[in-house]
Amino acid sequence: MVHPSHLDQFVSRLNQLVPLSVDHQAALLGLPGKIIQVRANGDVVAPGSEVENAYLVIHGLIARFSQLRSGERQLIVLHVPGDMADLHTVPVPRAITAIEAVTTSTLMSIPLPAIRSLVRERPTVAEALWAYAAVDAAILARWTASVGRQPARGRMAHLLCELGLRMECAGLGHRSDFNLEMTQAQLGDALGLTPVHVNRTLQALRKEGILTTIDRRFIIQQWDELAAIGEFEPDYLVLPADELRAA
Amino acid sequence: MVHPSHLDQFVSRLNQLVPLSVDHQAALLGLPGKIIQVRANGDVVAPGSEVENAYLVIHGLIARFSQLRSGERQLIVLHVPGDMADLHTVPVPRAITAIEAVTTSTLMSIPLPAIRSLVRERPTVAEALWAYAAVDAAILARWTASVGRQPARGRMAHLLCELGLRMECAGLGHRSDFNLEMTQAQLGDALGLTPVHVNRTLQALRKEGILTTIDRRFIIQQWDELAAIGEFEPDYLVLPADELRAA
DNA sequence: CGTAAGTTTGAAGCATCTCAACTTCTGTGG
DNA sequence: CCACAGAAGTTGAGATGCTTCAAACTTACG
Repeated sequence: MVHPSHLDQFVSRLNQLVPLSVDHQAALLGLPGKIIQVRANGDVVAPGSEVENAYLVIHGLIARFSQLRSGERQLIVLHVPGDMADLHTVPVPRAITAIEAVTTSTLMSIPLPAIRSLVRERPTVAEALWAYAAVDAAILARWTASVGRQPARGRMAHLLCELGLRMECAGLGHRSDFNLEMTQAQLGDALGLTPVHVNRTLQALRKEGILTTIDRRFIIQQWDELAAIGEFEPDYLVLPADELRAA
Repeated sequence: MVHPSHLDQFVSRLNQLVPLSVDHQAALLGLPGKIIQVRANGDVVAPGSEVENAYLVIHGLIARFSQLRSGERQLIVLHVPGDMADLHTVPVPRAITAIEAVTTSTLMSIPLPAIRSLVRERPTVAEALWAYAAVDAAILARWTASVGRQPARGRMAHLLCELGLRMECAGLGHRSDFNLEMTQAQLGDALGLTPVHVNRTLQALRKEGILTTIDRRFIIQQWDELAAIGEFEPDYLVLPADELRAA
């Protein structure tokens, strides 16, 4: 029975979505799991493999993606520390998309049978996990709108606002000052752009004084401006009011 | 207590995903609901409104979409008859995206409290509904990859393959011969393209003899070819093997 | 018979891609 | 301590896929 503080973080996020009794919370914290390390660009769940686990991100950055024949990839969801990945396989045991580590990451791998028996005994916990998965779907929905209808600049702005805020909520820096350990090529995979155009888009934002980067640390100098460019409206993240307010 | 045959269809879909006892099925079929009509382009759920219902499509076509400042819209999911829309609001009571009728549609509106009390009493039903929502999310994930990384031709091909197959499974024609009651502008909203380019893309497919349209009836003359162009691999729809095989 | 909604066509513009080179940085073996 | 290789970032020039704008055509409908 592993018990990292990131599981606490996940449980308190669930509790935000659906209030959970102390007993339910304890049951979640008692979930068994193995700590695993995955190197940058390594598979967490290989494409087409059987799914046996959900994954709690403890450190690093992992992504679900789908790959096309041309070899191009599209990131579907990015998971930051404190996030649980592949929860949707609890009710549907099929690996629909692969999961890869974006950076070298530490994960807690939680066997699905343990989660299944938990949700069968505790309907409220099931509801909370379903709610969590629904927010993931809402993030994906917004991402789709971004990729489909916003130009490169807006897409980049939206992604940075969303990740900044999510990292802040995860206790990893501030929404306008955070480390995003992704190469420009990986950003391109997330945004549906070529690395070259990612580069030029970032340069334009830097030139306008909207943000600065030092290595992979993003410092957003004009958050409101960036949010306006990206048409970022964080409702879809279903965050508690106090976390949104904090400038 | 309304009891249209489309509710049967929905319940048997749930039963495919998670086997349900006769008693559970009866409870689902006993869900209360009101039949409503929505005209083409009318709101089912207005942007930002309170959510009170899930919606079973009985006739027509409805879509979740998100709208950007420019007025452009991106369709997120299309729902064909037999589909249940907005199930994700069962655990998360927030209207994250609006829902509109693409064509004049008949829906059964099911109050969320009825669904909630059902899932609280019957964990297996909850699991089935969660599984259903997870498949919706998988469809969205594939859609995102399409919009992000495929050119217009591939996007169009993928959409037509997916909708053809889904309509066939819903008993509405054949995967290579179905009515898709959408204007080219609406197709553009789904694909992230302008109406003009939708037109030219369809023309190209027609010229190559891959498909024909008569009004809004799509006749796919070369299904395999179209699937190859769209890189369509229907695993993500989680359909039973026999429905996939049927040519 | 006139209007509106949808489809089709043409021509010009631009956002993004492609390809290829060059730079910078980092880690590694000689 | 230097030389080198590999990975990431940057730059330039040309190609292209999609958009924009504007107009014609078609069909359905009051």
